[in-house]
Amino acid sequence: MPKKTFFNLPDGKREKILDIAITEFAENSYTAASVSEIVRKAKIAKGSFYQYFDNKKELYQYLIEYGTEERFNILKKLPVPGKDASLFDYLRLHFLSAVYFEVHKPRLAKIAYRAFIEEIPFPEMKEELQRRGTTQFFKQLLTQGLVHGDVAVWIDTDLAAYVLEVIYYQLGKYFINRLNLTKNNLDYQEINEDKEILQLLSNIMDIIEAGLKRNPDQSEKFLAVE
Amino acid sequence: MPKKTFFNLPDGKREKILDIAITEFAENSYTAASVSEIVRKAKIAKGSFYQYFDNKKELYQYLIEYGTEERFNILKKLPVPGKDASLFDYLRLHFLSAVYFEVHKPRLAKIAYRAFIEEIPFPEMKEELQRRGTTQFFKQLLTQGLVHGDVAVWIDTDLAAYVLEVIYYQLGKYFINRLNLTKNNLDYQEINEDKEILQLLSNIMDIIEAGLKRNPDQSEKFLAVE
Amino acid sequence: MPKKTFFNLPDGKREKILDIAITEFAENSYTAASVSEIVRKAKIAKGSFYQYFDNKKELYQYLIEYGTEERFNILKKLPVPGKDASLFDYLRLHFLSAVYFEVHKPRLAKIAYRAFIEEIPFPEMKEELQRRGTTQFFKQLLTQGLVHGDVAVWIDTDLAAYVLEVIYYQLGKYFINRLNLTKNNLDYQEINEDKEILQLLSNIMDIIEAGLKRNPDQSEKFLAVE
Amino acid sequence: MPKKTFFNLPDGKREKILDIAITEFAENSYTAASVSEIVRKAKIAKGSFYQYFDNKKELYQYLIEYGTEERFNILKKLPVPGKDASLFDYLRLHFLSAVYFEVHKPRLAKIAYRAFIEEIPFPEMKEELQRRGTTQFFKQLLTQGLVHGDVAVWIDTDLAAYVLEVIYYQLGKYFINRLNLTKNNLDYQEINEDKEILQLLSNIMDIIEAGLKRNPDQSEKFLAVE
DNA sequence: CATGAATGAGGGTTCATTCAT
DNA sequence: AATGAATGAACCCTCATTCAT
Repeated sequence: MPKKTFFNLPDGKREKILDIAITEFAENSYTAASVSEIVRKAKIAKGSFYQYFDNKKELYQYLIEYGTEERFNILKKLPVPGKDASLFDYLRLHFLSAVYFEVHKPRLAKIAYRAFIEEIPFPEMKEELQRRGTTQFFKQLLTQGLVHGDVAVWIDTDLAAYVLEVIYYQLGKYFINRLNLTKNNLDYQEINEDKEILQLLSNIMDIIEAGLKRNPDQSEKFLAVE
Repeated sequence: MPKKTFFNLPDGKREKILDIAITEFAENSYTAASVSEIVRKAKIAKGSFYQYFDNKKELYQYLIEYGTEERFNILKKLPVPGKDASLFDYLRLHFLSAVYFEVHKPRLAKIAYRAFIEEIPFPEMKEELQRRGTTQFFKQLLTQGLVHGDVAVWIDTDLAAYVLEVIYYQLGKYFINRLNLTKNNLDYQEINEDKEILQLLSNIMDIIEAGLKRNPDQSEKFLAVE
Repeated sequence: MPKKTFFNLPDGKREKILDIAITEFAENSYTAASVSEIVRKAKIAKGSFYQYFDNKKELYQYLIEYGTEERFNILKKLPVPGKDASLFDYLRLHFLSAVYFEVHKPRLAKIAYRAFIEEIPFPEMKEELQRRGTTQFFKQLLTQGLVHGDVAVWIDTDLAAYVLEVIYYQLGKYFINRLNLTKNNLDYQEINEDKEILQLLSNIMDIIEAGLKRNPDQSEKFLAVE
Repeated sequence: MPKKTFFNLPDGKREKILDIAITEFAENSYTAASVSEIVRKAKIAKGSFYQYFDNKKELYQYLIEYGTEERFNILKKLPVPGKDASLFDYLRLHFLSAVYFEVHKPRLAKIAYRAFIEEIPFPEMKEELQRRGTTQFFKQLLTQGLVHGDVAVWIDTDLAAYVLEVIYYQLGKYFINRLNLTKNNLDYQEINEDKEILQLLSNIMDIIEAGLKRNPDQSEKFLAVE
């Protein structure tokens, strides 16, 4: 965590530093990201940087944390599924939030993604990320889906959760490229009007649903194999 | 391509350098990977390195190429699907080969993956990789599947191909962790005896097949939406 | 221009670095001049050098600029020609200042001369130097001389200006060798007492004046040729 | 001097190496010129180079010598002044040969010029060059001119010789730039037809002649000063 | 609390020369 | 006589971090 000094900074200055740091770590791997470059762009003294953060690593960890919060903030802004929503409705929600996160906070998404695919030289952090991160979430979702009968019994929930997580992390990039999304043309208010996104999302959701859902024919087939 | 000098080297020495370089680029991003570190570990003079390679980038490009070949070599060793094999049989083959590649050449897999997720500072290379790489392959596979009636017409093949590619690149790591795979316990000869792998692979393949397959109920549902 | 850092340095230190840098660039071509050597002699850290200058080129450009200023400072110290001075009086003044510059700032003179004879790997700088430098000056001087009737009409002013500039740059070295000049025996106060210099200077000036001056016999000869 | 091995080389090969070496030393200062680059371009083995030359310095010294010979060869091809030619006719000849040398052997001229303005890290060589070089020649020419009454007695022949040498070395470059000379448009056969060159040369020669010549008015003026 | 100069190890790369084959 | 791999010092430059002011 940054030192008190950082949070005591005037809002504008603090946000400027943060913004520049985010850009730096989004555009470069941890090793290649440069503290010197950050202070240069932020026009603060080298010494000041080390008044705010113990070292490069601490800044990085803070960015990860900050990104996680922002990701959650975006999730909260999206419409929650109704009472009798299925696992797939929740999945859809999270995938949609992943797209929104990627569009509205592309640099934070990039940093988080880098961390996810283990681009960091800190093994301890890696573990921490997996414990607290999305990995657990998808597993729980599938387990509940299995209990409620939404998911076929023969599904290996651990494997399936992994695959969902992988998709979750990469979907945003694809949507942006495919649909040319920008902050300007994707507002939280207009979610239900953006047919293109919803249709593309439906397409992948239908595949996933069809893949995971309890299905008489398939379970039979599975039993036959066994 | 490395210079003649490199290929004229005694096998042992050349392989040692290659091995050390692969480790370096597997464990570090392109920027963080260090030529100095490589020559230090290989116990060769700095100057010698530059007798073998024009520069760091050339070594890197060679590693990518080398990895691509090795990946293909592994694919060739696996049993080819029969005559009337479906798209899913081919998918299964490629996923299986991805697992084998990850087990037998984990560092090359890592390097290739880094390149795939745009961790390289060479935009030209990025494009080249996508033209020749797996992206095209998956798209073609799905298109053919669609023509042959294996894939539901409502599937967005571009999106689906992307998802399959993402899974393809990440599946190996999961299998290794889950099943504790090592070179020693995964030989090309014993493929059909390794029930654990085949079962886990079947599980994910069944999900994918169920998700993509032409299916009367689903297509009806789809039409209803439309 | 050097960074603020450099000018904030204690006078002694800054001058020491400058002095060492001047020596290095005077004794070596731009390529051969070594930043490493400079920091070694100045006993500063490599990193410190780059706190003062963006790079080797910037230091070099600064030295050129610094030399130009010093050259001008010396010119200002010399007695200006009287009201009805001719072009030759101005030429004499500049030649004299060239000698003084060479004696008092021989290393800066060397650097400037190197730049003049295109020993620099920066084509842009070359042009800049020619625009602002002495080339223009000599051309203007001759043109004015021609207008005022001091210079024979048949003279090719462009060619003559070039020759004068060439002499201007090389005269100092000759005077030093010939008369054993040093800083100690050549002071700005004693100009009119230093007969040796004035006599030698008169000698070359007389040659030039006789060569360029409007002269009835010669112009006739010239017309005859035509 | 190069070793025997160099002269035993087949003509074509030897000339190729020589040509490439000349280019390298013409385009770079001694320090910046690269043996590696030469062998690379000449497509000979590094080791071979050191079979021909002891080291970089030896090659360089050979190029200087070779250039001096070529300079002389060109001089020999030009029409010699008649029996009762004056000092100025010889001067004109040498200036003309300087232009021809610069046009026909621009790279050798560049190398020689670099040596003249002491761009070399070998003080011994510097002296050698001045003893054998043009410096002595111009002094002798002027002394003879003085004896024959072509040169005014009050001229400082040492100084004047220096100035003439300086002009001699720089004139070629100017002519090339001014008249856009190339090997193709300047042949030894057509000397008397190239009006442009002859006219420009006459212009500078007239200046010099007027400057140096015995002249009643000027010598009076000189005596007055004295 | 802010500053920014100082540091020296490390980065990638090129060099002239040697020497075993 | 020809080769070309090996060498290690030198090049310019950037780095994260410290610390006196």
